[in-house]
Amino acid sequence: MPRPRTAVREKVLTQTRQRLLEAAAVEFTREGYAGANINRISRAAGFAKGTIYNYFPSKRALMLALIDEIGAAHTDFIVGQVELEEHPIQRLERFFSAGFAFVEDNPTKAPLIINTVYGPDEAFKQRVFEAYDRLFTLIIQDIVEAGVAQGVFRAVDPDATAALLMSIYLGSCSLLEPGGRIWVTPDQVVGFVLEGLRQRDGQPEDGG
Amino acid sequence: MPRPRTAVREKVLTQTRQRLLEAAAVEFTREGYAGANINRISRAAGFAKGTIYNYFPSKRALMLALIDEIGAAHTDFIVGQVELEEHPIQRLERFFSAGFAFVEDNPTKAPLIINTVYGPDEAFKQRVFEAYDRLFTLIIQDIVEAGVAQGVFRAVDPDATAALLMSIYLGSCSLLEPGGRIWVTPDQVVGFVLEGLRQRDGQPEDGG
Amino acid sequence: MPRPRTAVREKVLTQTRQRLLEAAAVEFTREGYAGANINRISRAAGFAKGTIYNYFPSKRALMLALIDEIGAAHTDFIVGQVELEEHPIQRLERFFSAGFAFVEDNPTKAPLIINTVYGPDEAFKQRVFEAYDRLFTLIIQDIVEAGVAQGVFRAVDPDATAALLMSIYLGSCSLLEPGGRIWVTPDQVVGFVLEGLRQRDGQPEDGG
Amino acid sequence: MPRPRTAVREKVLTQTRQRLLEAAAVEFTREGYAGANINRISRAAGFAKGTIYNYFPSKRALMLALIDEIGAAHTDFIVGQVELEEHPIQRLERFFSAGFAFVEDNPTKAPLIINTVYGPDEAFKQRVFEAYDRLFTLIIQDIVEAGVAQGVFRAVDPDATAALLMSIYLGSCSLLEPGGRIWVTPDQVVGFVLEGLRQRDGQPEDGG
DNA sequence: CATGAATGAGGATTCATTCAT
DNA sequence: TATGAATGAATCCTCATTCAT
Repeated sequence: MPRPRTAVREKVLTQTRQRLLEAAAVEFTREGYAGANINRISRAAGFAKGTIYNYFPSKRALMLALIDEIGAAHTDFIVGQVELEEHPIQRLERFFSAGFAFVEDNPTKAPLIINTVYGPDEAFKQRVFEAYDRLFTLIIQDIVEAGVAQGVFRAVDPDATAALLMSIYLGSCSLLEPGGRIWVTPDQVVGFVLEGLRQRDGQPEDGG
Repeated sequence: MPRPRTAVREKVLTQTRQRLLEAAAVEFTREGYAGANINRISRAAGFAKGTIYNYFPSKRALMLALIDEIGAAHTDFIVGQVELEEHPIQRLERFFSAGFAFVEDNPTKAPLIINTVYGPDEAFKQRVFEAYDRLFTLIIQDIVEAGVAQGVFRAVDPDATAALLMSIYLGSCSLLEPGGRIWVTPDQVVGFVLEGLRQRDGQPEDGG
Repeated sequence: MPRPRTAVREKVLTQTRQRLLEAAAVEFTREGYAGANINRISRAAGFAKGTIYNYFPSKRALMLALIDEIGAAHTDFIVGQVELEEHPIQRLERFFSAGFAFVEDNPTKAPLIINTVYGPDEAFKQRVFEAYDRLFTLIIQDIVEAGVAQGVFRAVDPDATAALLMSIYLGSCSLLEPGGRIWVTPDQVVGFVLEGLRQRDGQPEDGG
Repeated sequence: MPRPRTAVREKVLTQTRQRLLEAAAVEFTREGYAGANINRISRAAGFAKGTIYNYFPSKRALMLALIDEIGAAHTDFIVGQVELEEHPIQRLERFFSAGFAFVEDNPTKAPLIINTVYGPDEAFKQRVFEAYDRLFTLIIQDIVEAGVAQGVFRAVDPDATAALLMSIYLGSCSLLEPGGRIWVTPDQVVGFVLEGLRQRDGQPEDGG
């Protein structure tokens, strides 16, 4: 009969799980889901290959757990930063600056999400949308709708605009440093986006 | 000694190759490169599994050929459409409308490029950039720089802007119909982008 | 109904067959039977890959035909040279000198026979023995038995001695130039063998 | 973190490896390297097909390991036997008798070496020479050179003679039982060879 | 819980052979 | 007769997963 787990035991378990997830993020990012190697992940985390199956029932489950984990951290961070501001424009700036900061600080996690969103597996894609649901809600309600309501943004369609902002965000992230071209800086993106959203004079147009 | 190929024979060869490429686009798009199955491609094209190796020396070579083929068709089409216009704003509209039209008409080809650009394989990514080089040049020189020179666009950075336009284009394409959400229409994207680029009054700002 | 073949037609056929056999010898020698590539053979001979099947019904049949062809040429040459001599010792010298000459003049044919004799395929081995039957008979009857009868050789066992002579011959051939070691010259081999065979004084021993 | 391997575990590993090598020897001997089937080897050893790749990274590596293993065993055995004797002539007799005994006791291992030496793959051949280096040294120094120095052998060239002895040994081995002919016995070979080497009277000739 | 040997389905690739032209 | 596109069996190898220790 299993002894009650001590706090220490619990902590070791959590640490092991975390190390496995970190290693998985690196591997999945570098090789893609199909190309990733479960044994390599386990060994990179410092364990034998069987260990990973004590924590995740399959490669697929590991991937889903990783999406959840990254989505939660990513969303937590951006939401926390955005909520420090009140004004929609500053919230928008925070969205991008925090978003870029997260990407720079988590060089293996964010790309994995991007690969997944633009990748072939619909179930994974769906899971990403679920994991980023709070972030979508934030953008739609607390940035775009708020901005429109306060008259600082044009009367854009909130859902479509949120989608566009996310895709600009993801696109910008993935274009940070490809094969030698000159790419975008966060500031340029924010400037560009604000130009597209800002209400001017008195003529409200529509458009995404 | 090889007899000269007849025109008929030549045509059959080209057709077979084309059917294989079409089937490959479908498979690579649905499964991703690593998940794609070469034998399935050949059979889907109506041939035995060995046939594909009479046309492409390896799975990798097939993928590269496919990137080249799609890139050329995609670029040809958009460049041809854009060059029908003179004015930078109309060219920009053409870029997006032609771009979206191509995606809608080639539902397996464009997604493959997007997966590849955002995917893990650097060599494939590089090949995409090469295959789309003419398109980048067109955007930079014949749309953005021309627009800035004529004073219809703000004094944006041409390279960064081109990159941003491409990533908005790709992002929009891949968001056309994901898992049930309401997404962007081409018109919204064009409207949004034009808002971001258009020169107003007399205050030229910079920003991408 | 087939027209009677003209002499010209016949000659072209023979030439084609011969070129295919030459190319096959090169390929089989360089790659071994299992590793050899039928298409490569046909192309090396200057034909398309299908052509070879107009002359040989299978890869295996090609190999057997090649063994026959090489065996006949090899045997013809050595037998012809040996029969120029009368004395058993000089016949023995001729056997080795002609044998080595044939190997040097046919750098792809002789090694193929050696590979086959020491290789795994019993049917091929059997075919070699059949193709070299006349040569065995020559050694046994016209060299060893003759020498013993004339009292110039010890009373060795003819069959065993012939086998030993053949294996020394084949072994020597294959050791002509391996990976840098110093190897045997024909003269050394002949000298050695004669020492082993020659009758001395008056004490006849037996032994192969 | 890996636990220290227990002795039992270690032993199982070694046994499995050994069984795989045995099965590989049988298969490679019967089919030749190119014709051998890795899956068949693994199954013949009593394992699933994947198991062999836990021990050898490729078919080629398996072959090389097998050459090393056979070469070491073969050399150990013959060297051990030869060193029991002092006199060059008795050492020579031991070389052949031990050599033939090894071949008879290892009916799949020795033929594999012979196939390899006479086969098309230069890298394998090279590996054989490395694996038999100690045996060559033994023959050259402790048999031939010793015999010449003590005046019991003619003043032959040591390297060439060693090569010839090896090729006689290998040739004899492979001729033990072909397709029904009467072949050599070890005694006959030794007798023959000694006739070729022995110093007589006082007239030293040279020759291999 | 950690380990790693064993498993076997799956997939890329090769190539002897066929056959319509 | 020569051709070479098409075929598909065969094979090497990978790797997610299981399970006894």
